Amino acid sequence: MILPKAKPTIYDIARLSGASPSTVSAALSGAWKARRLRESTVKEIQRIAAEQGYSINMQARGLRQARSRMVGMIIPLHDNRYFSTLSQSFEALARERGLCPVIASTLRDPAEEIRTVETLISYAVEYLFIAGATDPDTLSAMCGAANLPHVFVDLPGRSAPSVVSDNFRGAMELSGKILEDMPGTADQLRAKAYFIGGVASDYATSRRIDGFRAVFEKSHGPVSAEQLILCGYAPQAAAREIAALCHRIGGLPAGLFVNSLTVFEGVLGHFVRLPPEAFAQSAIGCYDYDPFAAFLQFPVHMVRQNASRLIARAYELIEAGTTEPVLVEISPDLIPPRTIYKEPFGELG
Amino acid sequence: MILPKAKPTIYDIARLSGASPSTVSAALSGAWKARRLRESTVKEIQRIAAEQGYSINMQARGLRQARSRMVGMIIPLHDNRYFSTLSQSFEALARERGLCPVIASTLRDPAEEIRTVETLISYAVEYLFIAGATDPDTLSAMCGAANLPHVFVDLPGRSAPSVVSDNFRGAMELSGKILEDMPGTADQLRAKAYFIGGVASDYATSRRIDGFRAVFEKSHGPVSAEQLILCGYAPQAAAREIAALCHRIGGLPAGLFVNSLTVFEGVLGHFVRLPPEAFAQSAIGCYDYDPFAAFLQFPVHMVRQNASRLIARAYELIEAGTTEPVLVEISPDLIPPRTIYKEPFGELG
DNA sequence: GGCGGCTGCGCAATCGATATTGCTTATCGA
DNA sequence: TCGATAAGCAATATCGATTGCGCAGCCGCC
Repeated sequence: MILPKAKPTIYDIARLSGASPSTVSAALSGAWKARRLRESTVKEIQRIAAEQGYSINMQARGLRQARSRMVGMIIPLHDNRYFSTLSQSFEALARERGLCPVIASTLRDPAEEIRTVETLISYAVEYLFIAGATDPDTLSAMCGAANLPHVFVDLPGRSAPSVVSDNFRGAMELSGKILEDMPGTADQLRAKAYFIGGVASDYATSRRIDGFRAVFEKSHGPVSAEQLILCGYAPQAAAREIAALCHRIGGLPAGLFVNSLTVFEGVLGHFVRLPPEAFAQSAIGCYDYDPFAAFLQFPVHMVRQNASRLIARAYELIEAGTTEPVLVEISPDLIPPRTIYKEPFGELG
Repeated sequence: MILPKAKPTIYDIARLSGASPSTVSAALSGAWKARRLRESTVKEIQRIAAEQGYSINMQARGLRQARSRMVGMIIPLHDNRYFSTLSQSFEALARERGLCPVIASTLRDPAEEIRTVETLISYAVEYLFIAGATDPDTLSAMCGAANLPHVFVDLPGRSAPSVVSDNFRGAMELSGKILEDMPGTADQLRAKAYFIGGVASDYATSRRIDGFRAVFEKSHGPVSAEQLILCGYAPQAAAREIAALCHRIGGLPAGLFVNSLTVFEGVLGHFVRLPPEAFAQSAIGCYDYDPFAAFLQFPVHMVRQNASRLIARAYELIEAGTTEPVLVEISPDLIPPRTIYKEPFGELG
């Protein structure tokens, strides 16, 4: 590495091989059959290119062809089991298609989301997958103006196709399991099931509440507002709220529907202070899955969303050229307590 | 969206504003002061550009400037707490610098690693962060040939700067905690501490074994090969191995050093079949952190690697232009049992 | 009133690839 | 032997931005 000489271009290879740049381009891009180049010419050019360590400049190619061969996805955050599973599937399917995946997290910040979509448009990504955006329609409008095909994942948008988890069904199934396991108790207050976490305006939360309602109204009568503890997703808030609830009703509720893993973390923050026998009087379920959460001091029913199916359907919609706001729902899977290492993404390292 | 008219370019804006393309370029790129454009001209151009929904074509800019404003990182997989935390930090620091982060996972497949590095070189990323590569030196050579500054993270390379976790120190501290908690037992076989998971040729594993040795050789005499169960990272293998061990020595060992979360998952796969009282006779520690793993049926000491410090130091090295293979070690943090929601990345959603 | 300097902007080349068109030579059938 | 085809390649324009250079107008000053 004495000479930091610039990377060779097709012009360099052309000079070295005695061919013209257009011939070199065709030889190296695979278009040489269509251009009727002699195979020996092609082989020679490829030999020289390899020798010189040539690699194509995607910026130049992209500029000329008006396509970047990149696909973008935005997610709220990387550091989350569910979203990182989405990323993993998104990436695998992008690679299958010879596209370069670009995954950006926006920390649920609307301004960051807008900036990120602008950036991805500037880089001319060919499709955009939008997972869990705070403001789908603004983003959709931006994509529309830029003529960028896009699809919503996990949280639906109003003006483009969406593929979401079947939150209603998942919540019904989870609630059903909680109901089955709920101990009978003479205590009126503790006999009910509670839903904790999320925000009412959130699409997923409201669908899940519907599922929760559908099950418990049938068995226990009307679900009161008091049973829905919509304290957001932060562990800290959840810890406070569950502590307050336990104090109010004098112990753990007979049923508890936890709306996300981060909320569950908070709930555990309170549980850690309770004696093990406290849990015997409570049936607990969590929407979302974590192998460790599946093996706590007490049994927990969990729901695992089908990330690879979500992403696969999203690709299908995009590639079919769908632009109308259809809504595809994918059923999640119920995971029995104490189930571990059934990772959705095959072998882990 | 009746006319899918192409996105406007500076030429369109030039026509509409009556200015020349170069003036438009300067006005929109921020270079207008240096080019002594009148502020009123600039404002007018910006107004028209905004009105037309102009957004810059980064492929064209990148081609001309020979820089893409993208930074690349390769990681083994997204769907992993540690690596996704690295991603999150990597991305945040990229954004701070006005760069577009591109994170690719390679599933620990050497061929995929090479293909991915080639791709990133083709897209002209400005720096490359390489985390946990199977073959650092090959990748380093490719970057060298392409004149691409790069840095290794988590797993050191021989021919470029590296920032890694201080595995030796972390393992010593974790081993120290295990030692403190180890119950005395008359049973010779079960009195020892065991190390499970990883592969001997893996850098991190071998450093951690050194740390494990340093502690236990002082207290319990020579560590035998039988105490080091290097069964890779797959949960399945770990489950088999821990079961075999427990069978061989007639119960849980007095101390257990688990080398990664995935291995821990496997270990739990066996533990799930044991009665709760079995754990009283064993002190357990796990290298790596998961909030749920921190709250199991038994106390677990955990180690959390300092992802944001790792990434921050890596950026520093790259930006200082370091190319020599220096090795920077970052101390990880010991997390006491039953510690939850202290996420390294601030507020979670 | 000529000259230097500043202001404000346009011209044209350029980055590295691709796509279109066209120009030579064989090849071939009649 | 001649025109028609086709094979094999080169020339050149182009994608959308940046950038070095240059040019006109104006001001002030000796």
